[in-house]
Amino acid sequence: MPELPEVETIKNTLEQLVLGKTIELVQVDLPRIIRYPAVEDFQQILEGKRIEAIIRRGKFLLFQLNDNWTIISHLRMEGNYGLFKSDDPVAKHTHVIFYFTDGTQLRYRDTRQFGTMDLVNTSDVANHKSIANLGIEPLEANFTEQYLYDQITKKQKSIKAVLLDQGIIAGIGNIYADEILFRSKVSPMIAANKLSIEDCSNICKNTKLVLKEAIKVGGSSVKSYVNGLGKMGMFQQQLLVYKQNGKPCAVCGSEIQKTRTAGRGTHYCPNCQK
DNA sequence: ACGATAGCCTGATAGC
DNA sequence: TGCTATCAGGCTATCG
Repeated sequence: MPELPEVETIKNTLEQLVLGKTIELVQVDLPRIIRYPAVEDFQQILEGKRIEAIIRRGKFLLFQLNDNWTIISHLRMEGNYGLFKSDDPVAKHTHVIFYFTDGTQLRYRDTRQFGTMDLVNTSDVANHKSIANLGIEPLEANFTEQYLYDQITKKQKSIKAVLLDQGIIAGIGNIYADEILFRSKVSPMIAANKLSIEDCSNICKNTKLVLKEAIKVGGSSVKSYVNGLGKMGMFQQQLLVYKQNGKPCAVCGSEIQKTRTAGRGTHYCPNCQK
């Protein structure tokens, strides 16, 4: 499930693979992936366009092309990109293929078919609904304990729901939310407005720490995730609570519990996280 | 206005 | 063994 560290890793690998390449043709086998514009327009506009930059914003991947065009791509749960040669066998669940003029192909695979692509003018990206509503980047300097504290004072919902809210912080998903809260010794179920500024300080610090460390090792491969080069991440080895239910807590030895919070499977140590 | 929840979808796994 | 039910989760739409 690509979250910020996984999308960042995919961005970094794709930069090496497709920057500067020119699209000759786009094949779309599952039209629902292309949200906007109509598939035929999507294909026609992209013909002859060159990939000039790849940017990550939250969990979104932005392919910046010449002529003021940008593909806004969201991988959702299992979306993935890989560069292939023309005679490489096409993997199951490949839905979109970008054929480049040099004979290579960027293939988009997505088992669950939840991913989306929008083709919009680059100058309109910041105002695009899905991008405009995003909160701040957790690794930027403006994500501070004070920012978090200001946000949570107004919120009745759980701190876990706050961390998952892309309109507050962009990029955290279910895995890293659980890991951040464990390391911060904060219960995922606690109402956000009950937290102190010290709690916010811990959460802020651990958010940056966990995300940076995960990026360093190429993300977490819990299910299907691989980077643009087909390589798995390694952070799943450092997960202390996610999918660790039934196992002893690394800090106190109590049994890690699993429950449901904010509509998500939530893993925590009942002894360490109050 | 806000928070909670269903639905989208396939594959892995649990349960009978 | 083989079938069915459940779960996984990011986001949007819809409900209360």
